Amino acid sequence: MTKNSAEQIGLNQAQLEAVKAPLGPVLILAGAGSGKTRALTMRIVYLIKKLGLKPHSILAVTFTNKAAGEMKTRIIGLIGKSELPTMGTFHSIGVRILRQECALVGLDRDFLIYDSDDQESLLKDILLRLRIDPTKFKPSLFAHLIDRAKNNLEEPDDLPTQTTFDLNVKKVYEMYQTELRKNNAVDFGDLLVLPVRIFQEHDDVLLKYQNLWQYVLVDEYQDTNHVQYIFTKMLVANHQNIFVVGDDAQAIYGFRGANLQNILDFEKDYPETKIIRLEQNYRSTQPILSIAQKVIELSPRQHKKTLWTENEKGMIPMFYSAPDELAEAYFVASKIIEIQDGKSNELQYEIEDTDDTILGRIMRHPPATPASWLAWRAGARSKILPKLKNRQRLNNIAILYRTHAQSRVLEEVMIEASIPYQIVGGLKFYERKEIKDILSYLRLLINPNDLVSLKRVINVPPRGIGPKSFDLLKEALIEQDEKELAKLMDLKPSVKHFFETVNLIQNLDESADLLDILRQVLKLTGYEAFLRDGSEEGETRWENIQELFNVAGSFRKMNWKEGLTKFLEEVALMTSVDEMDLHSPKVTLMTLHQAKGLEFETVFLVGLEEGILPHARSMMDPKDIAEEVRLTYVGITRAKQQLFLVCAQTRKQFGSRNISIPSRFLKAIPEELLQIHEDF
DNA sequence: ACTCGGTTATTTTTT
DNA sequence: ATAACCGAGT
Ligand SMILES: Nc1ncnc2c1ncn2[C@@H]1O[C@H](COP(=O)(O)OP(=O)(O)OP(=O)(O)O)[C@@H](O)[C@H]1O
Repeated sequence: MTKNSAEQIGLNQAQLEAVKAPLGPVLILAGAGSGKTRALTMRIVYLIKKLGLKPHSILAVTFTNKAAGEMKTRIIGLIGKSELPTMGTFHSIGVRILRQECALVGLDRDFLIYDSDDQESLLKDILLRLRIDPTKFKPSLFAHLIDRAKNNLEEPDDLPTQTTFDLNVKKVYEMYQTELRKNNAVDFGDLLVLPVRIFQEHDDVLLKYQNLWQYVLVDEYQDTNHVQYIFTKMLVANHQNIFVVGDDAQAIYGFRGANLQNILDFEKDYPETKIIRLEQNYRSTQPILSIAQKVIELSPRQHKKTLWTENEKGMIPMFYSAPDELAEAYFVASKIIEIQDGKSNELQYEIEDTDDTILGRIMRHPPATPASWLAWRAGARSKILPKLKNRQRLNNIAILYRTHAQSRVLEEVMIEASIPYQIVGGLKFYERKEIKDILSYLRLLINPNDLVSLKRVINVPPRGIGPKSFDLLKEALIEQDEKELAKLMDLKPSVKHFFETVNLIQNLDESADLLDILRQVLKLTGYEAFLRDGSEEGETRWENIQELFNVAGSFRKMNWKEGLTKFLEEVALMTSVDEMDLHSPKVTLMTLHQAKGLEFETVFLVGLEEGILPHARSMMDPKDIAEEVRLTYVGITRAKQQLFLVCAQTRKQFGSRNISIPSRFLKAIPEELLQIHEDF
């Protein structure tokens, strides 16, 4: 096969060694852009074509669903097979197992998946019931602690009981689990924990999956957490056919329990391991790699890795220190325009003396104080930023930042400069209010007693059912008190009507498809009329709902109940990167975390300031700082050809302007590796 | 139960 | 600066 498929997609000697390794444990530990993912993909092809493994006996775990999708496409291109290996994120594989084995953990087959909003809504209720003040101890804090426990495979009983707070956390965790089960729902953590529990308690089930998946591959192994580690370990315990790739310098998910030790101790877990190191980088130019190297040296205890490239020459990465965050955004926009349209006339913001517009007059008389001068300059400049003309291949450009909040100014300036863009994450499509409302209605069709969904929409549109009535209703439902329920419905006919509507849609004919159901929900619940009140905002929201029809369309063929479960599942597991549009010509704005595994011709890394990168909340612990260093390393190594590092000297935060100090990470870069862009 | 005005927290990073 | 939240008045 190497003569055919491996040469269609080139592999170097070291990669080939990994691809053609005998069965048994293999670890590729190598730096950014060295072709780890490519090697993993080709390994799958080799297993199928050369070793004759059945595709379905292979399990490949990727970091996002999108990555799985791309890998599938590539494999189809090479082996042209209709049958493919099982591929997906740990979470999506978890659901698959759980749908199959749900009875073993007391779940119905059509269990719902709660997202963080649902989680917090449930937790808030529990906190109120325990008389814990949710303003002092936020639900999100408990969500985080419970999530952390799950990632470490800890049950409530495994948690500490030292302080009152410890005891509270334990109690909340216990009640939370009870409530989830009562609602026939699971959270993200459960998707990982429950399969492991099933494996631990049912040898026969474990054996079934061990036999099903004869070969297991994991990409981005450095960011696996404890449950994921145990899950993988149990699966391959018999055959030890495990192939993992990763880079300890790119471990950036410590905050959600990822444990770097998993990859570092791999050889201890599997003594027979064949370790492969890849040293040639195929992505970036040498000037970019040199900078990346200098930065990663700030993180102690990284594996030393050689990384070289044949692309000796290339643009020297550019550094610009902007007076403020607006100027930072203008710099990015003007560079994008320069890349796309070529260098335009210099000094565009020189206004002629004869210009007697208001702007012209202001421009000739800058304010006296430095602070307002900055504002003046930024304001003036905004009026003269040229508009982008050539939109081709804009998807080769990315703007990367530490926090979503930074995207705001950048977005405004992109709009001003007519630069098409997409923001990944932030406000995810499926997190928009109107979308979540409709999804809640849809979830009620599967489980009309799902209290979290019920609470969300029972009064949207307004039906005169406030918190008081809802509490009564909730009690009646929990206690299954038919009498109380009937009484309530008599008192509030709108409650009765609500459930009748849900029931009516639920009992729609088998022949109805998901789109019919969606239409009926919008009509019969009055949501459509409520939304389309003639306001412009209402229409925008309505358009979003139309978009929901598009997604739901792909589940039209099945009977609607099955399609609905699948649809809700896909939506719940969708990551923000999955929503990204890779092909249309738009500049991509996203966080450094989301950029993992991706690559772009041109990368702008913005906000290189103390407090942002490294983030203020990561500055206490050296371990956290090291993770920030790796985050920076990930950002830099996304760039193939051009890299811009940008910081601002002042930045508006919470409405007031603060002085920003250039990031300590910049100091690690020798001046000769950068070209400094002087201010205009 | 709703609506308005004042108060408050918000900015890590994600499945 | 802005959105989410809370309490008082309707
Ligand atoms: N042998 C090769 N010859 C030419 N190009 C290659 C080779 N191997 C990989 N590449 C290219 O190099 C780039 C990086 O590859 P890949 O994404 O597999 O690296 P990676 O090690 O997984 O990177 P990261 O650690 O950043 O996720 C891709 O554009 C890929 O197509």
